[in-house]
Amino acid sequence: MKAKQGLYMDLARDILAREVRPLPALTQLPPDFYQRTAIEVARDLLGKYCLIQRPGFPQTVCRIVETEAYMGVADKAANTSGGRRTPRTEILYGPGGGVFIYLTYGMYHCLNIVCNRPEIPEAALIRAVEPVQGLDAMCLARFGCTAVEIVEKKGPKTLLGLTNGPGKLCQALGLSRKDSDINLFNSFFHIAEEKPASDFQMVETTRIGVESAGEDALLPYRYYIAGNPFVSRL
DNA sequence: GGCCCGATCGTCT
DNA sequence: GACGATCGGGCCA
Repeated sequence: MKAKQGLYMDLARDILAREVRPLPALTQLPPDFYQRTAIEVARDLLGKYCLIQRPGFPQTVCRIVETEAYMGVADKAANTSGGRRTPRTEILYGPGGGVFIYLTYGMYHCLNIVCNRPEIPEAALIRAVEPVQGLDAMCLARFGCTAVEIVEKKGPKTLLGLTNGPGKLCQALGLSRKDSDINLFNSFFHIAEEKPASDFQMVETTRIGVESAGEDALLPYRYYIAGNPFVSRL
């Protein structure tokens, strides 16, 4: 028990220390990165960086550590299953690089990147990220206090809960369905890669929370960085 | 206009 | 591990 608390404290210290480390050199991903199947995009988004630059606010940066693929019309777990098409899901039918954010369970939001070509409504769900820069801004949005304060009040493990789930990361990044319909090339939200890319092992497994999709719940469309502490579930 | 349900999370046991 | 919160959207009448 005590050893575990120590591990969490070490992790918390590492997360806090990121603030003072320089950012790696980042290059924005081009549109054609997203003009591929959601499976390819979801896998390749692991290790990439989300950058949020709202006018008048400091930049927030985090690294993607867990994703899922939603394969459009044929996928019973997808919002567009069976070709469903409504004003809400219209952006999914647009070109790759769009941003689709929807309200789930009446309380939380899920961030999706539109994939593939127009009329093929595939998407990559971003399920977990790790904070890289702007930690206090994220903590303020999610917990209402600074990182140091939340560690003091609730313990170091709470800091892992900052962005280790789809609803949590939207809250930390201040994203909601009001931001749906933007795209990655003309808005405050970008995704970039680090060169040279960092090395990691990928785990491929079944998606979360899609039991009602029957057989499609068994598809191996969830991907995460092995051993990363911000992955939502093992 | 009404009804049902969810790509989740936090709290409690 | 179990459960309740909470509400917009999709679908049917």
